[in-house]
Parts: sequence; C-alpha cells; structure tokens
Amino acid sequence: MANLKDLADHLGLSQATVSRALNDYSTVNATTKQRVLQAANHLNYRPNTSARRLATGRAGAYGIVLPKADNLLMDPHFVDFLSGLTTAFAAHDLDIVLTGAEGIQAYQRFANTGKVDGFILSSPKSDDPRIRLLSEMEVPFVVHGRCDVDLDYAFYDIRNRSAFRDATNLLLNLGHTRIGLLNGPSDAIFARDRLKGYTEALVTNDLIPDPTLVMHDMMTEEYGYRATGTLFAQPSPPTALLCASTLVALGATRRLRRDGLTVPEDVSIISHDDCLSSLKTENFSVPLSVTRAPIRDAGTEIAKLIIDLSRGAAIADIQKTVPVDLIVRASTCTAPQARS
Amino acid sequence: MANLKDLADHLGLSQATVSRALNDYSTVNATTKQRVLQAANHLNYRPNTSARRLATGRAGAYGIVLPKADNLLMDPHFVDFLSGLTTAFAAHDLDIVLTGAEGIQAYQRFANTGKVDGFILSSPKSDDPRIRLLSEMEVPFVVHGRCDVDLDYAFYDIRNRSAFRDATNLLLNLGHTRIGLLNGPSDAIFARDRLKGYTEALVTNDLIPDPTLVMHDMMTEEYGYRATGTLFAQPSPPTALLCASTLVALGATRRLRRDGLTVPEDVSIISHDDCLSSLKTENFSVPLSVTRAPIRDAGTEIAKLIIDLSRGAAIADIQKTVPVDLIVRASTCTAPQARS
DNA sequence: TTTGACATTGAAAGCGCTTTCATGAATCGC
DNA sequence: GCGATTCATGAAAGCGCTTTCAATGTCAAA
Repeated sequence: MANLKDLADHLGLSQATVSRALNDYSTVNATTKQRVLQAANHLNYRPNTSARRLATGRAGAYGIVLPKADNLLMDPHFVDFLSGLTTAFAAHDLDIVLTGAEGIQAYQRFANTGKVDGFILSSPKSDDPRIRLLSEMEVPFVVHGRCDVDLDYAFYDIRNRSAFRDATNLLLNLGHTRIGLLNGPSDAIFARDRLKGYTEALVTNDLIPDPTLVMHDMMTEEYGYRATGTLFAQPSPPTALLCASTLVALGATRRLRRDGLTVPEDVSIISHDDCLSSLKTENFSVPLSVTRAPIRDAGTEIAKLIIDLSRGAAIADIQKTVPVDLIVRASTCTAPQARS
Repeated sequence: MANLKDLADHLGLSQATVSRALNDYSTVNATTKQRVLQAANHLNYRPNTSARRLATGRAGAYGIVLPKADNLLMDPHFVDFLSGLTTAFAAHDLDIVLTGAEGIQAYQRFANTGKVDGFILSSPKSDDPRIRLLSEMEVPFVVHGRCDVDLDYAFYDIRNRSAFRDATNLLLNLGHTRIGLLNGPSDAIFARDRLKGYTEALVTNDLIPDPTLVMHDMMTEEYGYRATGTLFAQPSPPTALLCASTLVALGATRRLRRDGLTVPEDVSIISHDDCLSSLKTENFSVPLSVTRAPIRDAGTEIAKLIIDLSRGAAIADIQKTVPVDLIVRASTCTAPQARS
C-alpha cells in the first residue's frame, strides 16, 4: 500500500508537489500533474483518509445518530431515504456514518471527535432539543421535516398540510362528508401538519371535524387494520379514508375486505405515498389514489443541501418545502349517499 | 474544543501520561489516572478520531458498500438488520460507514483509504467476487448469508434449508401434497437453500417436485399477490403456500381473499418471518404459521463476529449457522382433501 | 545587464494523537 | 547501604497528509 512519500520518491518529486498535483492545484505544471496522476494510478495509490482529515480538519462524512430504541429503524421508509442519500453522496465521495447512541449528548460527543462534518436529523419532534444543541455547537445539519422551534435551521420537508388539504377537498368534492384520517404518531410534526390540512379543508367546507374520525399511531400495517376496524364500528362510519402511508393503507384495505366493504364503491381511499420501492401503490388490487412524494427524493435533496450548507450557504437558502402531487387512481369515487 | 495538549498543560502533565491515563494503561498511577479522567470530563475533552486513527492505524468503523442500483436498499429487511448492527456496535463505540459506490473495486478503494477496518457483506451472490477480492486483500469481513466459493470466509447464516424442509414436512403431514413455494430471487443463495429444503422434504415423502409450483422473484407484496394468482390459475392449484417473507405472505393472502379462498380452510400458509418491526405476523387477520428468524439478531450477531474477527479470531470460529424456529399458528390446517 | 514578475518546486511545520525509549525516584533483597 | 528492580513519568518520534513559506529558474520589461 503506497503512501505519499513512496509516490514522491518514485517520481523524484517532493511530497508537496505530488500532493498538489493530486489535489489539482493550478500552480503545478501540467505535464508533471499528468505524470503524477499516472504514477498514482499505476501504484494504486489511495490517500489515507485519517491523515487527510487530520490535516484538513474535514471528515468527508455526515452522521446519522440512531437512538437505541428507535422507531426510525423500525420504519421501512428509512431504507428508501438512505438509498437516496447514499447515491447522492457517492457522487461527491462522501460517506454517511451510522451510529447507535443514547441521548442528545451523543451528537456532541460525535461531532467533537471530528468523525463527521455534520448531521442529518430524521423524525424531529415538535420541540426537538437536538436543533438547539447543534445550532449552538455550530455544526451543520439538515432536518428531514420541520419543528416548532424559534431557531433558524436548515430543513427539507414536503407540503404535508396542503397535500392533505387537497386530498380532503377532493373527497369532499366527491360528496364524502365523513372522512376518516389514519394519521401518523401524534407527536410527529408531519402528522400534525396533515391533520391541519385535513381540518382546514373540512372547516372551509363548513363541516365540523369529528375527533372520533381521526386516529394516530405508528404507521404499521396492523395499525391500518385495527384503526379501520374501530372507525367502521362507529354508529356512523366514514365513507372515505385518508391514510398516512401505504402500509397503513394496506392494512385498511385488508380490514375493509374482511368486513365485506369494497373500494371504492363503499369506501374511497387516498393514501400518502412515499414511493417505497417494495410497495407500489399503482399495483394495489385497486390502484390507489395518492398524495405522492418519493422519500428517496428527500434523501438525494438533503444530500445536496447539507453539502451546500457545509460550503457556507446561508441557512435561509437551505430551507426547502416541496409540493406533493395528488394522483387520482381507482380507489376514489363519488360518495355512496351522493349517488342516485 | 480542548485537545490533548491543552489537557496536559492544564494538568501539568505530559501528553504521554495523559494519553496513557485516558487509555487506561496499567503503568499510570491510580490517583493521576483519576485526576486526568476528571479533568478530561470537566473540559469535555474528546480525542480527535482522525488523529487517533492515524496513530493507531485502526478506524473504529466497519463499512457497508451499497451498489447504486441496489436492491439491498429496496429491502425493508435491511432496516431491521441495520438496527441490530448499530445497537451492537454502539456498545463498543464502533460506527458503521455506509457508502454508495459502483463495482467491486469500490471495496478496494474504500479499504485502502483506511476509512474502515472491515466490511459487512449483504445479499451475497452464489459465486460472489467480493469474497475473493476481500480475502486476497486480507481485510476482515463477515458475510450475511453464504456463497458458493471454495474459500474460507466468515459468515452468519440461518438454516434456510432445514427451516423450509421442516415447514414443508409439516404441510405434508397435514395432508397437503401440492405446495406452492413463493421463493426469493433465484440468484440468492438463501432462496436456493430454501428450495433445496422444500425439494428434499417432497422427495423424502416420495413426491415429485412440480416446478410449476415454484416461483422466484424479489420479495415484494405485489409479487406475493401476482404469483399467488398465477399458482391458483393452474388446473390443479396448490392447497398450501410457502412464502419467503411476510410481505410476500401479505400479498398472497390479499390475492387469496380476492379470489374468495380462505386461510387456512382452503389454503394453508407458512411464511418465513424475519420479524420485521413494522409487520408482525402474529397480528395477521389469521395469525401466520412461520419459520421464525429475527433478522435483527443477524445484525447483532454479525457485529460481534466481526469484532472477534478483527481481534484475530480464526475464521473457522466465525462461521455461524443458526437454527430457525417453526412456529405454528392459525394459518395451517389439514388439507381439504384429507378432511372427511 | 538589471530587475521584477511569474511559474514551479521543495523544505518543513503542523494536524492531534500513540508509543517507544529513556530517565528518575522509590523499593527491594541481601 | 548498594546494586537491581519496579513504578511513574517525560521527551520525542512518527502516523500520512496539507499548506505556508522560501527558493529556485525563466522570461519579458526597463
């Protein structure tokens, strides 16, 4: 395994010029640069990352801290998110460092060791203490989602509120007046935003939101199944369902079918679709109408954002909220009572 | 951000002693050790990882290389696997480095830079070239699963063959003679092993395996749905189904229900269960009978294995094949034709 | 011919840690 | 009470790279 010294000796040059050549400094002669590059390639030279890091002070990696009892890692969405992240990082020769650790001070510990240049925060809580801590430490970070803190921070988020407002409106236009919402966990911001959009649409249409139609929980298949059971056991059950994820929608349809209800004739469904690669909504028995926002995109976008941020971009320029498509397929139709 | 020199100056000691104290050398006086530890804690000192790596030559991290167009990251199992891995690593203050890269030489590039001390290989192909490369490079690595190479390498695997043999036997004992197998991708070793176990059981019971009853594909929900459709469109459809994953089983049950078939009266189902945290088989409408092997355990075990391996354990001691439980729940019963 | 600007390169000082080797001081056996 | 150990510490070399600063040589301008 050749090192810089070997390479320099081999070329009869100083380490300095070789290093400069490899890092494409303009001050080094074009022909020597060529020579160096060739020799490096020939000797299969790879600069030692630790040495370079030590010299430059930059790690070339970004961290994701996974609390031990994390529901992040219980989340199939995380895989697709990671996928987007790593492909985008690969192009810049950056890595992502996954570390399991307990408590908020893990971030501090981690950043201070210089292992990473910054962090990516997933599933932020409403008043997430990590934001304050990292801001104070002046460590670059990008949040996937948003929080309720009066701090300026970089984030990437989708328009959850308008997405669910639009979806609700569509159902209302189809004549549905009792719409169930199988939402995500109540302490998640995205769930709160979706609830806002849903409520907003109802209120705008002079309907009084019925809290018994709204459920909150971790977005598993079973939750979809159970919550649907609960909703339809009510005296006046909904005629339409809004689901927070495709897995939830899957559970919901399973329950509906068990109970002899058909989609969309008896019940319309709109689900939020993160475009998980192992669960495609267009291939559902009844192709699902969805609010569509590929979570993979979040990964690739956040990669770009944190790179910009590390290069000194203003935080205000690293705040992105992207729109969500509403795709109508076969799981939505006119409400039963609105049909002749 | 204090460094070693600051700390040493502050204590009136040399960097050497402080370093030794922090690394718990026995040669340093107990009271000074105390003093150092306290001061370090007080000054919130964290040794710089790059410097330490450079000095020791060890990275304190293991790598997972994700090919760009990877189906690893399309796999919900991967999340649970990672979860196990990181929690086990956290206890040893090790990290995992995720890197996106194309081609096999990515491993070489990656190891040579000293970013990681070794690798974890997922979804090995039958004659996986990575094994040979890494063996030659003498870089520690543990394979999740097994390959068809005549090299000695460290691995962790579950007894796929006996698991599916047992499951098939159970179904045979219940009187089923036509058993569908919704297997994983045909180029995956685990799928091949499962097929072996399945075939073995049939042959042992004097049945001729019918290739039209065996399907291979990526283990998605849709695959379960479609393949089940195909199987039951046959002139003599199966009375039992063996599924390679819970997502596949989910798709299968969806299809069966659509086609008006009930589980287990019309069709018995046994699925392999990796115990994904977002999809629990015990909560299926009809609780699933399963061959059970938590993939999370694979993560925690592999973490231990690679640590041992790096410490110089013999490869022969780092080859683990764990048994799989067969759990009978409500999705299996006597074959229809075997009932009076 | 002298001078200054420019283009290339090298020497060497770090980056922050570990670890070998040397050095005193204290302790022991006899 | 003296050499031989043991204990505890410090000085300093090095890990492999980057980067500042100085030192060449070259060439056009004066």
